[in-house]
Amino acid sequence: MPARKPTINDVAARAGVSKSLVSLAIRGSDRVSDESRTAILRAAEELGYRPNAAARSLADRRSHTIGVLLHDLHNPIFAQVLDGVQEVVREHGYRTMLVTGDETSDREAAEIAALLEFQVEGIILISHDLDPERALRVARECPVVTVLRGDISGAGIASVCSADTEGATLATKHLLSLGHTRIAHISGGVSEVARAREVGYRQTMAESGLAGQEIVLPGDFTEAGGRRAALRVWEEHPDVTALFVANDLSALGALAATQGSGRSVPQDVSIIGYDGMSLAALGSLTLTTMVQPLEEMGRQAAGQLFAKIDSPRRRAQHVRIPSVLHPRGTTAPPPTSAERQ
Amino acid sequence: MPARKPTINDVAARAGVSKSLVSLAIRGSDRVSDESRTAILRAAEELGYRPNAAARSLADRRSHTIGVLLHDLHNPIFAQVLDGVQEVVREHGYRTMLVTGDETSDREAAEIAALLEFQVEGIILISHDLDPERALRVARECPVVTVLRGDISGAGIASVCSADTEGATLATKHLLSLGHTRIAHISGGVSEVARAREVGYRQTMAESGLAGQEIVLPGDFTEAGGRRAALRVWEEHPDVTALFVANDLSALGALAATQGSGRSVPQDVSIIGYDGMSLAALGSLTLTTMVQPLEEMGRQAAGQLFAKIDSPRRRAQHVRIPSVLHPRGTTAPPPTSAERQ
DNA sequence: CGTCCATGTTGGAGCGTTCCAACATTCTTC
DNA sequence: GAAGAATGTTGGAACGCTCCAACATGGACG
Repeated sequence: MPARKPTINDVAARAGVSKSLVSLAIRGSDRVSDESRTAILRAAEELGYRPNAAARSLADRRSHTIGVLLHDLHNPIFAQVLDGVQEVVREHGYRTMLVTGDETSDREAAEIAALLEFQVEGIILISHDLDPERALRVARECPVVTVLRGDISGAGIASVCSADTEGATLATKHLLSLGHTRIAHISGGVSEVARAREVGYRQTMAESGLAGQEIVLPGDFTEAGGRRAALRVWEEHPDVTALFVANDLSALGALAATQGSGRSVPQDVSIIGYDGMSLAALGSLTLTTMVQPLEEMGRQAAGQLFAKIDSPRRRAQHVRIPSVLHPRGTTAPPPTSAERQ
Repeated sequence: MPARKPTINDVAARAGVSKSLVSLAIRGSDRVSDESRTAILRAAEELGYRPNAAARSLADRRSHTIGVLLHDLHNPIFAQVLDGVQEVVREHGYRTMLVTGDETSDREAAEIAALLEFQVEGIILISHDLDPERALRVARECPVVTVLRGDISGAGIASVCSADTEGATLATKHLLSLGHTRIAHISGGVSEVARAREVGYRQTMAESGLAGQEIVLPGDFTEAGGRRAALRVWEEHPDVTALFVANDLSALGALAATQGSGRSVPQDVSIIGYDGMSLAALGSLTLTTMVQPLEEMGRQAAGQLFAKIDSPRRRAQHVRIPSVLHPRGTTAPPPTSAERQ
């Protein structure tokens, strides 16, 4: 007794009808008589029949699947975006195929290639590390929308991201308005998002009469990177009173390192992050940060994608969503010189 | 000019060979002459050919894919397990198909059904919420391994999980050894894992002469749940000096609520969690917790799965891995009665 | 009472691959 | 120099499904 999986033909034979009718019944067509339908569904149930998705998408030439690349599963903000994406994708009767590109750009390219081989009908990149050329090649094969990375402009790639420069400006101004002047920035590296946030910081410092006093330490958007960069700040610039960190995950690292160096937050040092990572709102010190509406961004991205799928000639849109300052427990006025003693 | 995707036949025509030879060349067979290979690969490149995974897995009757269900993307510990899983899956030349079952058991069942329709060759459940009956039905269709949930025993479902009762015992003993006696437990609900951790707590209390003094508040493994439960503790049992929380995510919630109630940690209240979530090691107060080797557990689970795939008659193994106490910043001796005043 | 229509139902072609048996061609070996 | 082995190459049959044109059947209608 071979344990071969039952096919549509087995169901047809058992129900005493043709495979075509089984196909219709399984998919819930209304042009099947009640009698046949019952017989077919019972036969399918008894045999433990399960449609073969590969055969189906081959015959159908549609996979009903959207590919989603998550840049890094360890940063929980991507999960928040994904929630929004999934919601819309399901509404449209599609399913998602998830893939992670942890770390390397080559790995991401390979995972995207896999998605394309699966004939996904669209791809959402929840952040990514692809060079524009590769991304554009992908976009020629199927609709692509990026979230949280909007740098590949001009081409057929839509994007939904935050107004990073403006957000960084607000963050810096928040620190300035509290009275800080010795403000350092821990950057996120050289990606477009990181650059935009850095620019917001630099511009605001310059416009506030602090030109030449910018301090930028390279980071990489990870907690460990934030920790390292903060340690360097306290070594090289011990008189800094405020840190604007490029993202929340790094800010948590910087927070730990700062407290580890004997400074207390926010009495001695203020720290502000960027992202709106829900876990950072938690804990003893809730991180002051620039909050992005992550789920909503996911929903919009998926919406864009389906719009593109429905009318392929449509122009790619680039949506920028403002981030909102959420002052929480890690920012306060700087210590007075008396206190600093 | 229809934008139909090029197939193996198009490549064959362009390279002037048969489709069979293209098939061989694409898959890197060594029985293709260098001359043919070069011509074929060039033709493929020029046409932008991409093998169709659906057709491939249909013809091959193998998908080379392992399905992975992530119970909840928001708890970062699952990402840590996934890292281990991916590592081994890739070593075996397979790919993973990720799926999340956020919240409901029905959704999980639906996602698993989708995996089976894709003909995945095995399934790894990184935690799950299935009732045993459903899980067993799945296991009859393809090899299944569960991680962080080992309750479906007896059947063909292998598991890799932590020794929860023993770990909970160690956690409770840690608090006892610091001098605490008024110790409350915030549970994780009624799942097997939650039960096992609760049992460890109850047994240890009883064995330490504190029978009848157990305090258990229901939680649900989420941060919000931990927060709510902690609030109830401080309302109903203000003289408690230590909390053993069923998992780290909830412990972070409980920590926030505790500090919000005006108590300081660990001076007034000690808190210990369970899991080894890397983010909880971060921040101002690093959470004392029972650490599980999450990546290693992922690797072992994938290893078990491939063992089962290679020899289907093999008995399902149930691996229990001990958790290790990591005393960090949230536990300390209880305040003396003088201090409490 | 023949015609038309609506309602169910069917077999065959096709989706893009892989596998297999069979076939050329060239290289060894005695 | 014939037999056999090694090396490349090929067309056709699957894989399990969906689509389509065509076909029964049984009323409704003039």
